[in-house]
Amino acid sequence: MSHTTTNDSEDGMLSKDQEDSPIDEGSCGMGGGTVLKKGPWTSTEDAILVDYVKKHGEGNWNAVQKHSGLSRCGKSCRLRWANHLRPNLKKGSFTSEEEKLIIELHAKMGNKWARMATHLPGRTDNEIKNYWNTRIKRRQRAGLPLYPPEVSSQTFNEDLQTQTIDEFSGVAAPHCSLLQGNNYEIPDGMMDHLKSNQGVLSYAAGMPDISVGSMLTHGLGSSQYCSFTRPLIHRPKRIRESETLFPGFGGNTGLPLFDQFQGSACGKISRPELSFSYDPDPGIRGPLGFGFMPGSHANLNGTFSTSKPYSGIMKSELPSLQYPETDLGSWGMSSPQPPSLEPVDAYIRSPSPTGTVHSDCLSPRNSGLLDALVREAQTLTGTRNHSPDKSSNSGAVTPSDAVDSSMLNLYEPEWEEYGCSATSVFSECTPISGSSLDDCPPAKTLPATTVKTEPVDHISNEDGSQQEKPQISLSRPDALFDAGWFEQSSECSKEQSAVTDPIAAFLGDDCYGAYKVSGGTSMGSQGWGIGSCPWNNMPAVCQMSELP
DNA sequence: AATAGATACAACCGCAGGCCC
DNA sequence: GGGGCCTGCGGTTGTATCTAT
Repeated sequence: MSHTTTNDSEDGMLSKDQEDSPIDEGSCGMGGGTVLKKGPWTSTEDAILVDYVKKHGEGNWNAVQKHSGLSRCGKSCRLRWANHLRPNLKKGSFTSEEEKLIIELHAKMGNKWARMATHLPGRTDNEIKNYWNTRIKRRQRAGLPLYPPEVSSQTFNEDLQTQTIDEFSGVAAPHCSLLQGNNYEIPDGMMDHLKSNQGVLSYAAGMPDISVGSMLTHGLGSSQYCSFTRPLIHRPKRIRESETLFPGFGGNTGLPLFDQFQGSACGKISRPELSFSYDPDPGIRGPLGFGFMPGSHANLNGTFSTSKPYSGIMKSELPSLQYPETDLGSWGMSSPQPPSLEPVDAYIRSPSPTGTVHSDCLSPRNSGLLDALVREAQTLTGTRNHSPDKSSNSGAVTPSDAVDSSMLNLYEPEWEEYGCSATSVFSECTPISGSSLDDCPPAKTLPATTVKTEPVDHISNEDGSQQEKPQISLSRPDALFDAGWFEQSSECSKEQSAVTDPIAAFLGDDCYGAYKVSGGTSMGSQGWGIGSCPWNNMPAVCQMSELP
C-alpha cells in the first residue's frame, strides 16, 4: 500500500518510521560508512532514484547510493524501482484474468513469484506474492482449496504429460511443482504411486484419530497450520522445494513424506506406470480439484471467476512519482505466452464459463477474493444440500460411497467436544467434498459459534441453479482422504488393519516390512491427528541425499 | 466511539547464483 | 579454483487502513 510512502513528504511530514527509522547497513552492507536509511521511501527519494535510473539505467544499484546521495542501499533501490518506480507498472487490483493466471502459474511453478511475474506484465513478484499469501489465508480460513479443480486437474494432467524426470529421485521436473510452496496437495509423483497401488487409497482408511482439535486450531490443511510436519532436515534453502520427493511436502502436509519410507531396505521406489485413466472432463471431475487442501469441502464446478476485470479501478494512491500504467489494455492477457504456458494461455483466452465475469468488486482493495470465496461457499452450501449423483461414474468414488457414516458416528463424540459434530467437522474441515454429509443439515451441525462463517465462492450456473456435484476423481490427492480412505475403512472394520494393509500396498511389501521395523506400526496407536502425526516422530529411514 | 481483527501493501532480510578479478 | 561483489529471489515482518463488534 502506498500510504506509507506517499503522504510523508508531500505534506512535509515524515512518518515516524522515516523520522527515526532504524538506519543501518544491515544486509545491504554497502553503506561505505554512510548510514543507510530504512523504511518507507519518500517522494524525494523516489525522485532521486528515478532521476538516477533515467541517467544511468537500471543496474549497478549500489552505485546509486554513491552517486545520487541516496541513503539507501542498492538492494533497497532495486526493490523500490522494480516494485514501484519502473515504468509500465500495472497498479491496482488484479483482474480476474490475472487471478486465474496466478492460480495457474502457481499450480505450475509453486512459489516462484519472479517467474510468475514474467507472465504478468506490469505486475511484480511482490504483488503476486502478497496476493497469493492473502488468498491462501482466506481460503485456509474458509477451508477451501487453493486451486480450483480445473486448474489443479489441468496442471496435474500436464504434469503427467510433461514430467520426464523421476520425481522420486528428488530431481524436480519443470512441471512437477504443482505442490510447491504453500501446498496442500499430493504431488503427482505420489499420486502416481498411489494410483498404481490401489490399496493405497485405503491407506488412510484406518486413520482413526484425525484430531479435530488440531484441525480447528491449525486451520486445516494449510502449510502453516497443518501440523503434518516432518523432521527438519538441514538442506540448502534453495532446493527446499525440490529436495523432497514431493514438492510441497517439505514439511507440512497431510501425508508422510516419501523419503521417510525410502531406505536401504526399500531401495529406490520406482515410478509406476501411469496406467490409470484420468478424465480431464471438468464435468465429471471430482468436486475437489487436485489442488484441494485438507480441510476443503468445496465443491467447485470449475468456474473460478471471481471479479470482473476492473480496469477502471486504479489504485487511488500511487507511490510518489509512480508511473501509472495508463494503458492497461496494452497488457492484454493475450500477449504472447511462453510455449510452456500454452495451456495457461488457452485457459486465459477461453471465455468465461458464464460468458461474463461478475463482480461485486466495489473497492480497489477488493481483489475479488472476497466474492470468489462467497460464491464458493454458497456453492458448497448448495451442493451439500443436493444429493450427489452416485451412479454417473462407476470409476469414481462418490463422497457418499466413500464416507461411511458409521465412521463419522464413531468419532462424533470426540468431535462434538469441540463444539461441532463429526459431520460438521468433516464437512467443514476435511477434503470430503460434499460427501455423505449431504444428509446433515449444515445449520444444525455447524453452529455459527463453532466455525466462523467465511465468505467463499459461490459457483452456480448462469441460470442460478446449483451445479450438479461432480464425482470425485481419483486423480485428486484428496481422494485419499475422502474416498478410499473411508471406504476402505468401513470395509476393513475400521481397524488398524485398514491402515497397515494399505500402507503395505502403498510401500510395497518390502518397504512396508522395513517401515514396520522402523516403527511405523505404531501409527495406529499413535493416532493420526493432524497435530500429532506420527510421521513427525518417524525416524528418517533414508534421506534423499543418500539415495543413489 | 472505541476496540480488535482482518486486509493489503511495502519493505526488509537472508540466501544463493552469477559474474568478475 | 577461490573470493568478493552484485543481483535476484523468496520468506517474513511491519504498518496503515478497513471492517466488524
